Amino acid sequence: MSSKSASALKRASTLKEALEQDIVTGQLAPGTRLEEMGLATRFGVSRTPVREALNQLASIGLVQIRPRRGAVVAAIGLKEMMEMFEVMAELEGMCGQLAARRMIGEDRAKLAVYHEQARSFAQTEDHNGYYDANVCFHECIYLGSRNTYLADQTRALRNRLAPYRRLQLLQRQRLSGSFAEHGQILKAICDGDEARAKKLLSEHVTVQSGSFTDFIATLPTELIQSRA
Amino acid sequence: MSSKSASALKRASTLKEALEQDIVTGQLAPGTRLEEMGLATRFGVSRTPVREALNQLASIGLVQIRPRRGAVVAAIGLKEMMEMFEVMAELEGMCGQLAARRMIGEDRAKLAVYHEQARSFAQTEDHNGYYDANVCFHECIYLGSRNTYLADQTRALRNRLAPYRRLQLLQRQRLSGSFAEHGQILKAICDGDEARAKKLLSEHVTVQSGSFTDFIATLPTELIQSRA
DNA sequence: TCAAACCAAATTGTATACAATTTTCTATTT
DNA sequence: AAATAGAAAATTGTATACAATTTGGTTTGA
Repeated sequence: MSSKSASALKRASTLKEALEQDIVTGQLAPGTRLEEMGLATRFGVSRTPVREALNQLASIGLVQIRPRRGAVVAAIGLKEMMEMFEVMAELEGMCGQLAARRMIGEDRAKLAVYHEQARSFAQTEDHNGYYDANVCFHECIYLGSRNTYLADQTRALRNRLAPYRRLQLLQRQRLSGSFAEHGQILKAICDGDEARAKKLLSEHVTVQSGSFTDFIATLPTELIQSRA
Repeated sequence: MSSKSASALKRASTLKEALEQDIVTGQLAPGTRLEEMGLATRFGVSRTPVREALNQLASIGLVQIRPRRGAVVAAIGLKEMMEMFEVMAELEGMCGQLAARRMIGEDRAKLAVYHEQARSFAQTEDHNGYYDANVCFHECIYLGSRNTYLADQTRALRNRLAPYRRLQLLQRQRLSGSFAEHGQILKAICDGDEARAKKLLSEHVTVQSGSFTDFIATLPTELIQSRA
């Protein structure tokens, strides 16, 4: 599945996807230096497509490029992370609201199927399995919003937060809790209850909603070590 | 102010900003072909930084790059435009909600100042002047949200829609209507009425003193084509 | 011993050269 | 005359070469 020592990767877009995968899955930890020549030889290409891939990853936000000082896997500071979660909550909520409004029977059935698949992973405490099923469940809601742009944006932000969310899921043993929330979300969407679907999905994503987020967000930038 | 025939632009980032400006202001209409060699000679650089700039613009969404088939100024299809406005409404609303919650007195005072500046432009029907003042007003709200990431995302989407919004503002009576709405928004924010600020800003973006369908109707047909 | 300055190595940014693919024009055939 | 096939031109994607800046180490001085 991975592309650690893959050799014959010709295209720059392929290279980008390979790197993106390594970053999202955490194989390339935040802060890791990405040296152009090293990546070039490792993938068997020249620096040109490497630079292109790095630029594209930088535009997504997965890589940080400081002029004349090289590229590193983007490390998200505390303040920025809270900000991103705050936006993520709103976008996920919006997806849920629109999905509750616009999903057809077929979509709802599919969502229910994904939910059932997740159940077994939750029961067996299979974190990796649940992670994938979780992705499918949310992806289904994205598509259900019938707004491709919104789906793309939400998915991009989710991917960017993925390395940290993965930690969160492992750390907190949130599987059963997450699954229960999914059940409520599924019901709200099937009931067509827009407001409830929005609220539930918002809270589902938010780390700790309310006062703590507000507190972090109002802190001056200098007080929180962001990115070096 | 423009950089139509600028000569000594050395850096790729500068080049990107120049092109972005030309696209956002409409000097480069959607659909325009962006030939690498042409831009290179026009800006007095080689193809390498041009490609880099085009990639960056593509990542923002202002340019569309089809493999082996060149780059064009992104033309947004009708469906996608509606989707983007739907998201824009949510993001602007969120900015307003957070601004109402988190702005300090100084911020509110500044917002009021920008509003007053816009008044004169609205009265004299100075469309370009009002456009700039409008940008300042909204930018002030973005910053007032105390969420840099949200501000960046909202600003990016606004810029991407800018070529189309500019046409929208040219319509008669749009100015005074927009200004009146700004007044209500200002009051809601100063009152700390989060829900109202959110709702007003959402609607301000969506309908903006008129119906969305009116806006669509005023667009030149070339701009609405769905992408090939 | 520590610090500052300078030189060397490494790395990034840009230019040019080459390869591969697309586009366009021409010529031939029906 | 229209259409299709083929070749030439143009354009994009990649590799390499060069320039400029940063980084790291070494040396010299107090």
